[in-house]
Amino acid sequence: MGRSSRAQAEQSRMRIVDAATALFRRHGVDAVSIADIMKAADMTQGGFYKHFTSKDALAVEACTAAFERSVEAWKEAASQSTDGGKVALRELVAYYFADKPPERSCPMVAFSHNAMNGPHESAFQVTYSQGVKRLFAAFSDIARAGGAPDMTNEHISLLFSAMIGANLLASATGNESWTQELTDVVLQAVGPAPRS
Amino acid sequence: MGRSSRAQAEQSRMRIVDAATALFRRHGVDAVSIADIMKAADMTQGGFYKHFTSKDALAVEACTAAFERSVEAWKEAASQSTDGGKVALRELVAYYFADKPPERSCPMVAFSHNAMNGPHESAFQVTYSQGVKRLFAAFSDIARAGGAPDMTNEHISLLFSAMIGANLLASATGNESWTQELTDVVLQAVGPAPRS
DNA sequence: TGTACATCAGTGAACGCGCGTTCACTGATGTAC
DNA sequence: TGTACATCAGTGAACGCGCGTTCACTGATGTAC
Repeated sequence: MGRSSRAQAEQSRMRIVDAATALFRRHGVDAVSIADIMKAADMTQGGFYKHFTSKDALAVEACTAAFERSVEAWKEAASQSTDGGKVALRELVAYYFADKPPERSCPMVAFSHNAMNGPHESAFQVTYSQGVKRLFAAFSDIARAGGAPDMTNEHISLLFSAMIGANLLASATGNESWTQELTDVVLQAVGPAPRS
Repeated sequence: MGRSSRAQAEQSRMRIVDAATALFRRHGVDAVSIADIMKAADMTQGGFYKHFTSKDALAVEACTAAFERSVEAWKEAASQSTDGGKVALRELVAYYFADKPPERSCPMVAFSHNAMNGPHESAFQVTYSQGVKRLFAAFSDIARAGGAPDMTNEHISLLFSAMIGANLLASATGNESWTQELTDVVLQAVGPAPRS
């Protein structure tokens, strides 16, 4: 096999980013090798460096992609409710806690380890921070849409933190049954269950 | 140097666990090598396997130790307040968010990565889960001491999740200034600032 | 209590493996004329 | 449009490094008599 066309190369690059994003969210960045990623993208590992200067550079792009998709998924989930505000927020929180394939797991949790440990203010950490900011903004927007008066900044921040904390603990303990209480409480805090 | 006495060996073992606990909390389990740990414990790396069957076995013990110390530190922090209940809880949350040396960082956050990724229901994950349970129990006990009537189970769970979520995000973003809002809100939710 | 021997904590070097990265090579694609 | 050449996406093997683990060895400690 010889040189690929520009269009094919661009597609290859996208396949690599997609595969990496899914694998990183599933297993964590460190547990996934370049060979794993390239295999998932239907290529051999040597070709990797034709597209990225290092694994770290790919991690930055994959992190960006994961957060982008999460923002979109959140907006999509919230739009399930025709009413705005608190009802839409409940829809979002329910989606957040719903069983999803592991390659869709929360990027704030999945990438936290690498953001926390790597060097301070590294490109990766900056990217991660931007992602968190964007998700928080989406959360706030959804909560305030429709003008729910009891949705103060403080209440929104508290719910956001609680949602992520509950998810972290549930995931890390392997979804032990008692952690369901933590996630249920966040759901209840955001409003009563909608009648079917 | 030849064989050490039983007492010396026991001390060596403790030094290894202590060093590992501190280093793991600071940098994460994966970023710390056996050689690093043994150097910190004033020994050479070969001696490690006279005390532990594997790095993983040590990780389990270090995880246990980290949670034990956290539970004690929480009780200690809460006892700063002579009043019980909500005031003591505020003291605890303030301690939790206070700047602490990285080797004292929250074990729920520091070990979450290894609990989440390793094999399901591994010894490590089970240990981690027990630790989280114990810290949650300590949190609940402190919150309910003195019989604060507005401290429902739901409220306690929500505050607990929020505390950990806010800490995770603040730590992972490198304590970016805007994350202070998240931690501040949790503090405020647990009661007004005590007058000096 | 003293002596002879077995034990085993700790040493320092080596092994083996996986992973990130590099490299020589291939041949279709892109470009210059 | 056709031709000659340069480019470079992708291959597959190899390199180099760090890390978990093993191993032969040492000599003080523990034990049996």
